[in-house]
Amino acid sequence: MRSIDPRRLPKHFEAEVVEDKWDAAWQESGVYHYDPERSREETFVVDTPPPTASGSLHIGHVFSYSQADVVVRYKRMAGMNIFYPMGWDDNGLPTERRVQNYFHIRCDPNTPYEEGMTFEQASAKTRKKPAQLVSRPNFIEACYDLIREDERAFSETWHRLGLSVDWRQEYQTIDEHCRRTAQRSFRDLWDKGEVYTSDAPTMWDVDFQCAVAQAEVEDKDVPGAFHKIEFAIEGADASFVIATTRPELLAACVAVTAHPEDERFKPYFGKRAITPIFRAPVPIFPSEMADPEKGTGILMVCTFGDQTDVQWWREEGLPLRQIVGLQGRLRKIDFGEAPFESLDVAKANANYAELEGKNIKQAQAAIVEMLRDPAHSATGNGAPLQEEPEQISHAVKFFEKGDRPLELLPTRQWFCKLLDKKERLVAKGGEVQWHPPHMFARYKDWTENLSLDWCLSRQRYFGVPIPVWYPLDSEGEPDYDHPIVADADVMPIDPTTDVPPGYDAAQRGQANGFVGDPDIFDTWFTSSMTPQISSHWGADDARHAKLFPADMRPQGHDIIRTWAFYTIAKAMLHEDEVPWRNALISGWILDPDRKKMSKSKGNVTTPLPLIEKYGADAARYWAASARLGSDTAFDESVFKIGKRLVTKMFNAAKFVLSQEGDVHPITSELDRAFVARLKALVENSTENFEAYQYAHALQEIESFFWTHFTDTYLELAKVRARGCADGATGDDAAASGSAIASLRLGLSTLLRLLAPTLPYITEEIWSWAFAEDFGAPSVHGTSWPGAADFEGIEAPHDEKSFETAVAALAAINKAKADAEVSMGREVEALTLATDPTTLSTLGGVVSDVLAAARVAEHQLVADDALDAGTFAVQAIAFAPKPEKG
RNA sequence: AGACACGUAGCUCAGGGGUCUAGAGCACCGCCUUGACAUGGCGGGGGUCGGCGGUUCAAAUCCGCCCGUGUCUACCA
Repeated sequence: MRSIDPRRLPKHFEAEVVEDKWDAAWQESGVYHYDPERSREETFVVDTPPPTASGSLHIGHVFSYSQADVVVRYKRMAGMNIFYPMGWDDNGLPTERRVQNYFHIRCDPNTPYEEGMTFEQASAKTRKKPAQLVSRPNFIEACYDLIREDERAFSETWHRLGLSVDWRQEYQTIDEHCRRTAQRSFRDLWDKGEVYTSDAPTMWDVDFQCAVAQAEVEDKDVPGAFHKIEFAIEGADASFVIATTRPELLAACVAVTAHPEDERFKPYFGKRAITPIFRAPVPIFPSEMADPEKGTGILMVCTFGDQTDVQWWREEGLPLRQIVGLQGRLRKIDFGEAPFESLDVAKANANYAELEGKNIKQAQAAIVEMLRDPAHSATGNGAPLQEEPEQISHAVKFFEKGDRPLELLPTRQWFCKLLDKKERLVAKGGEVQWHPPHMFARYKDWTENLSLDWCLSRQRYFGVPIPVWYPLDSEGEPDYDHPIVADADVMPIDPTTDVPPGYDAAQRGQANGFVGDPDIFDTWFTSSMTPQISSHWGADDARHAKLFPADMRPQGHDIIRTWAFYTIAKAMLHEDEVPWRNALISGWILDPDRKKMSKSKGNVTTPLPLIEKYGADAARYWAASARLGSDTAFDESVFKIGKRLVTKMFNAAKFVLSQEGDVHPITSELDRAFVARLKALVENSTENFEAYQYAHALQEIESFFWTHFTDTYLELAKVRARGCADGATGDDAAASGSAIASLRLGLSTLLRLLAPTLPYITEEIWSWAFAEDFGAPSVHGTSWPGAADFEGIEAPHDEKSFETAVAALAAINKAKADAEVSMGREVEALTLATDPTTLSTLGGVVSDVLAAARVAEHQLVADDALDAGTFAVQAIAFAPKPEKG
């Protein structure tokens, strides 16, 4: 048994020094390394969220990553072979935006590549000038440069926090391996017939010039107005008034519809309506989807105002009148040519000329003015605009990172089929164990309400290229119906530089040659493959079999509809599997006013200052105090409590491990009673950890540490433990040895129970003596406490011994507090009363109580009037206060 | 508009049919420098567990309705 000399330890626990020391030691010893030789059954695979490296690091990251690490560390101690990788999600729009701002550059695919081009952070001065245009490859190089720095910052924080990651498994979603995995995924989906290209109305962000998927769309309530506009009816002396929030789309009107049972409009079905201003004849048809209660009950169908317009356009075979361009401005059109019709072409063109080139907002203002002009009426009844527009607030779809509403524009995009398998997707999600279980409802709601296939292509630069070329016909036009999809064994490829089989480079862009698809994948297309990226799917079958599906996916609830959903979809599409067996959904950190932290609100808390102030263990303590799934208001005082716990452990350990004595079995009644409690705690904690209830486990362990260990057992056993050092012999030496052994068992057990949450302080203390005693150099590599630790220790004679000793000591302490003397004050004479049953229990532990309370003479009295288990100090006489010095 | 979660001390949170006469920490009050620890210890005050009803011998806990907060999904003429 190794004991320590407390004088050789620092007075206080120095977190920063210890954190550096142990982080380096852990990397050196490889205690976090995955062992590919061990079986699947013994292996626990974590599908770690790859943080968006270009995003700002905030306290929410520390929160959720620490929670995952606590579970991982438990599993490791429980004997599992941990596979715990770390990745960086660096491809995609967030990185592009950050690079654009940081260097003040813009990507221009038409600019030629410049070898060896370097960039510096833009100054305020250069920012005033227009952004520098750089070639696509130069832009991509700039992206790589910046993400390296961002990833280093994250990595340093992860090390500081003590995440037990196997850094040999690090990846970037833009690296060659991930590009290959994503492209292979595409190839597999192509072979299975699950992806297709189509030129169809798609949600389009006019600022980012990019297609957007349903998952990236956010509804925002914005002010708008109902405009009531009068239409004429061809060949009839009648008219009707439609209501629209988008009068600027009048030139794109292709039909008018109302409910089939609506008596007001029944006579008009089958006739044609004439639009004001442009005098375009459009069909009037009935539709169940029209709501007679809404607006005026009759509405114009445009290409395209919303998703319902798309549906009517498809079902009714309406013409496409595209007036909004990709930049969000009204295009040049000609009413003389199909599909634009007008009964008065000259007038229509003259009117449209006033709108052409305007953006949506400007066009709306302009057309409203035109609608006020009686000359533009389709009927001759006066101004087409009926009454003043009615101001309303309505939900409008925005790209989550966008500033202007999305437009539905026909563009060619790649899609993955999802709508035909919603039920299967829900069922697959149901096979995952969600923690907490109600998070499955989020997934289910989202999946059941899917209304669009997954749009995979993005008109961006920094991402995984879509591995596709198109043959060019004799006119030099791409044949989109016969794409050339790259073979899996040549991936990753870039179709803008690589050449498809059967062609040579000179044929690029030539008639009868080929052209590469310029687009990249939606970032989620790659990050939905994180389990397969780590398992080396398609590249190493044996490894894949051992690492897929993963056991645990930790993530936030905000990305259930994206990351969780797409990952489940991919695993199902590729191998009809779940991607992981357990999903641990962490909550959000809200600011103290319970508002979501966000950069724009300026209420983001950065983690490093907190870690420096309280220590990494305290930061982890804070994270581990919160249950899965529940949003938590940020409260710095929890860090303080964590730090206090760490300090207390340091001091308690110093005391326990500095007690010297021979090795003795645990025999004294109080010690046995304490061990019985400890054993129950271990069983309880194990159950909690197995159920991923780390917060509950921590709470019980911490509470035990204070109320059963340091505040009570340690105080009660202290004097007896020191017996050996004070020269005790015989039975006294044995009793002393029993106390020392029991204190050490208590400490070593509590250290192991707290090691997942507080890796630094526990490792530091473990290294003082237990590393040698247990033959385990790291507490994180030792085994989780269990029955073996308590073997051969007998149960206490009386199961109430422990609480009785504690209650007796507390009663004496209270008497001291009431008398306003110190707890250390000696008691010359004490009369202590309790009920007869408790009195007999007290017999087994009374010597420890009297020693702890420093009682010289005592008398014990049975009193039936007292409630069971309570003590009353009937008389107490204190020794004189010792002279100072 | 539907779904889910939450509502417990001034604050942050546990507890989720008898073990609760409702807990912890922070904050507050009083006292104590004792040989692990003043980055401490001992003691204390503080809550009709959102409201109303029901089930039960027994409800903070289960059920129903309502109110409030948050999130998700939907609505988008």
